[in-house]
Amino acid sequence: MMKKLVIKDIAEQLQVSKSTISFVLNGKARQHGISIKLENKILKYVEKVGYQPSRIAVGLSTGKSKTIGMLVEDISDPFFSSIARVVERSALSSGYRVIYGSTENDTVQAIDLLQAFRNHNVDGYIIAPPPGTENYIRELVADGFPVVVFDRDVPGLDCDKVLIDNFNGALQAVEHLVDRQFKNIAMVTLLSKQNQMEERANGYLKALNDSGLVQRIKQIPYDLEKSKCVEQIRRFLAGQKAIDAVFFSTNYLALGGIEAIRQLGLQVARDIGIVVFDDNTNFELFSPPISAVAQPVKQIGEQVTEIMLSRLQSNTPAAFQRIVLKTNFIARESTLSQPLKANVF
Amino acid sequence: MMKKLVIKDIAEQLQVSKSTISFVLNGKARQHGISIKLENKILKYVEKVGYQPSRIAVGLSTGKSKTIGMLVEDISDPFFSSIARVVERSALSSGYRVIYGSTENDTVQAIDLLQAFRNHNVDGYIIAPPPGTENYIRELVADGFPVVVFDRDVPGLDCDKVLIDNFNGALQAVEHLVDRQFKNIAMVTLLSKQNQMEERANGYLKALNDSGLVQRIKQIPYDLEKSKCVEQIRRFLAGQKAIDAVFFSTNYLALGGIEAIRQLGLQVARDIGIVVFDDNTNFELFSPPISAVAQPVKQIGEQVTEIMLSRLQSNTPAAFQRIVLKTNFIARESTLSQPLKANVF
DNA sequence: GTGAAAGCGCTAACAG
DNA sequence: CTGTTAGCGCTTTCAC
Repeated sequence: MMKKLVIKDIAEQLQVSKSTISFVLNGKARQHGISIKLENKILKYVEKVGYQPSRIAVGLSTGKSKTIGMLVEDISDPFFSSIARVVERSALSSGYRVIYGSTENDTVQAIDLLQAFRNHNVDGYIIAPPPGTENYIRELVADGFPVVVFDRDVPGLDCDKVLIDNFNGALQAVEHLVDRQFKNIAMVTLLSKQNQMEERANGYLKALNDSGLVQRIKQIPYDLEKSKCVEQIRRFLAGQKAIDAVFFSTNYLALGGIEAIRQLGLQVARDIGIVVFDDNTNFELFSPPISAVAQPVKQIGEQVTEIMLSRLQSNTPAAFQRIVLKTNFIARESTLSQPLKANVF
Repeated sequence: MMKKLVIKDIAEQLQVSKSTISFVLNGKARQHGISIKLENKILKYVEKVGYQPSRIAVGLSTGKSKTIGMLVEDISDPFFSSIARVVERSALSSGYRVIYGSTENDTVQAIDLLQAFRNHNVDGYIIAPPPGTENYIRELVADGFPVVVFDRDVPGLDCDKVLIDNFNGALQAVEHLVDRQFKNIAMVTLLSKQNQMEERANGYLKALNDSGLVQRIKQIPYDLEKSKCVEQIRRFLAGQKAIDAVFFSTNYLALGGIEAIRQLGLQVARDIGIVVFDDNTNFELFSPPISAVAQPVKQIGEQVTEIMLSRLQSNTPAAFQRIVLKTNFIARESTLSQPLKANVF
């Protein structure tokens, strides 16, 4: 077990004091009038022996951990993991690490994680906020931490936000169904008060209102296991034979819905049109390819990190930003209204 | 800005010393003969004011950070993010956090991350090792850190390992193609010396050898952008008209391959059979559904964490484990050998 | 039974 | 220009 080098070792080897090393390493040689010669000597030696300061000691001493805490709903969800990836990469290039936590949309878990982050002295928080976390987040903001909320808005919470235009994304998707001559358009969504789901529902309602069609919304509880979810959708569709198209508010629900449609012996597109909010699952390779509302994952990640890093690096408290990114609707074959020709790729 | 409570505050409020608090909080009240009464009083007060020790200070003082560093190839890859999720969950229940890093299979990035982990004083390492990291990992092991390698073996590296049976997984998949009467079976894989890819290739070669068929392997460079990758596969297929089936060694390659097949105006199953190693992408919903070798993601995650936690919690250095998990072959319609009927779900 | 004090590895006043 | 020193918040030895 090779003993890890510490600053004291370096100081002894080089016959200088710890602080001199520290100054040099933190680029403060100049303001402390350390000779270029000594500086180079130190730099060279440190490089040679591969010394790296213990982040944990630096953290204790400075109060800064150079890490960002990121709270997502589920890191195994492609939507979140893609964003996480973008954040990780850009943060790293500014010397920040990211620690993640999956909330499963649960208040208690989320708050536990946020407390854990806090005990780890994270410098900033990137949060897809589960319900019930408003107050804790507000505290974080009040205590002066940079907080960037994304994916879902929390009305009344004052901090930086990177959101997408759920209302118009949904509106556009449902209008597309209307354009394609579907007459009985249902929506399958989560049983949730979360802002982004409500906005998607509002978009749906608006589109149907505008065209005078009947509205039917089926809400599925959040933590239902997959098979139950499929069953609920199947029952819903079976009970409402008139439905000729469905707007799914999430990717996950759509996967369950497609399964349900299969179980009913129906075929997507030929028997029922479908369109999905969120395009992260190879929908273009499905049979038929599924029309979807694509969220700008990369942009979300970049914006989030950009705001976070700028807060972290400047201490001038700029006004909070609220960025709303546009979605991108992609029409594919799942929303053709007439019987579809054999479509095997 | 509400000042965070520290142990000193508690001590002052309660008129006892810091160490007493510390003992109680760490369940060492008994061995230090602290009265139950005092203990309860402290516990109650701590609970009431919501005091939580600074992990970073605890870390500095104990040398333990209660965090595990996890190195994956790409956290946005469903295979890795699913495993990460499992690890996160089980680690958390034992009080460990996980910090991730994506290596992009790059030696330098991987080592940088590992060093960063080390500076963060992580207590253990879970690693999907990129090429060229053997020595660094070996150092970690030599320095007494628990290290669990997964997904790919590094022959000659002595540490805990959780692997899957790539050879037999591939063998089975290709034998399936042979059974289905395909005669010109190609393999598309990564240009890589990594053990798991070689094993998959060996499985392919064995299956073809056993049945006396001609072997053709196309290797694609790792970091090619998607469109180039598609192009290379397209050219390969176009140049070898006789090919009637393809075994893709990764999920990602298969997605490119399906695109390439489309571009050539061919149809999967009808014109060309395909089977894929790794089943993480809703292949059952594709058109036609794609036959695949499923990796036991959940088991991998659980095994990895179990080994890690047992190392972390016991100091008796048990012998290294090498666990090899079986894959699960799923035959779907992409490997029917005769022309397929119209298949729209 | 309890508390003072040293120390984990680093930073940053401050003194010289 | 450089070094001494006092913390950061906690753990743990050892003396009372």
